[in-house]
Amino acid sequence: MDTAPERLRTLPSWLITQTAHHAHRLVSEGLAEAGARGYHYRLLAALEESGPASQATLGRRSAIHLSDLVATINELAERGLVSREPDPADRRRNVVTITAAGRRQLKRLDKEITRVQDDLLAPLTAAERDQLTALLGRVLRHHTAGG
Amino acid sequence: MDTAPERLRTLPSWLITQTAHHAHRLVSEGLAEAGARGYHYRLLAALEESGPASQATLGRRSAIHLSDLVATINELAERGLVSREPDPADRRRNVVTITAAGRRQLKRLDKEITRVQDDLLAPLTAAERDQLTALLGRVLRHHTAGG
DNA sequence: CGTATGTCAGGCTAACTGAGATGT
DNA sequence: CACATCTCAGTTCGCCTGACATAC
Repeated sequence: MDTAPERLRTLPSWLITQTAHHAHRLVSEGLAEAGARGYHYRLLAALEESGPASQATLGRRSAIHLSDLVATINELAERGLVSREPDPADRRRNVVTITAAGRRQLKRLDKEITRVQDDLLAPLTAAERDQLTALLGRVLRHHTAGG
Repeated sequence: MDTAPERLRTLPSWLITQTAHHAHRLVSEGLAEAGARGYHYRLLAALEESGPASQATLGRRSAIHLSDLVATINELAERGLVSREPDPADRRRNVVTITAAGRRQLKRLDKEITRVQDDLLAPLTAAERDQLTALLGRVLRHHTAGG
């Protein structure tokens, strides 16, 4: 079907971006089952792992831009999954906290995400999945850390 | 800097999409040096490898949506890199052909793309790059072919 | 004063959807 | 008639920029 041009077939950048596209699609569909999307998962995960925080701190911890964070928190707050309250110690800040409902939602999302990994990597053995994870991890670290 | 939530650090879908983001950025920058973007490269490559074709056929061969193809061909035609002419045998169709200038441009883009792979995979040895390519290739084929 | 924080408006690439006009 | 082809308008997601008011 998709007979991509020959020179792309073994081109790493092509393989990575195309595979990412499938990964993104599967993840989005999985999260959508629970009425969520990527930013929701990332934000809830950051909140549960490191506790309540200001939006600026959350932006750093979840790798979500501050401007997008505003909308994301709005959406989660509407559903009662997080609460946003002014910080009495620094009136510039909001303190964002995950609620009990937020934790329950996060658990559902975790399950979906785990299931999706299996679909995504279906053709690989467990050892191969580890290999792929290790290789990508090194590439990613190279581009996010030192440079 | 980007202290992503712990559960993402080894999550394949996360590693793939984040790495893809860097790949995409590097490729875009590389192609931009020659005034091109991803769709231009893919379309020129498809044309050079498989010859003149209708837009519908090209869409299948370059994995570009028909609606995006229209704009892409407009851009390439403006620059004289492809020509678009009505097919006398089937008046619904346009026959799109790569020009000599298009071939020269494609060569430049090929060089840029090759250079970029090196930046992208900098931390990996040649053997590791092959490993990564093989693993991703299998995953991608699984999701584009059978399912 | 300079800096940090939160908000809003908007742009961008790649991928996609839907509708319609034209021709086979 | 059903179907293929091309075009156009508009949407989505994630990422990003710039501007601004407020508070430290």
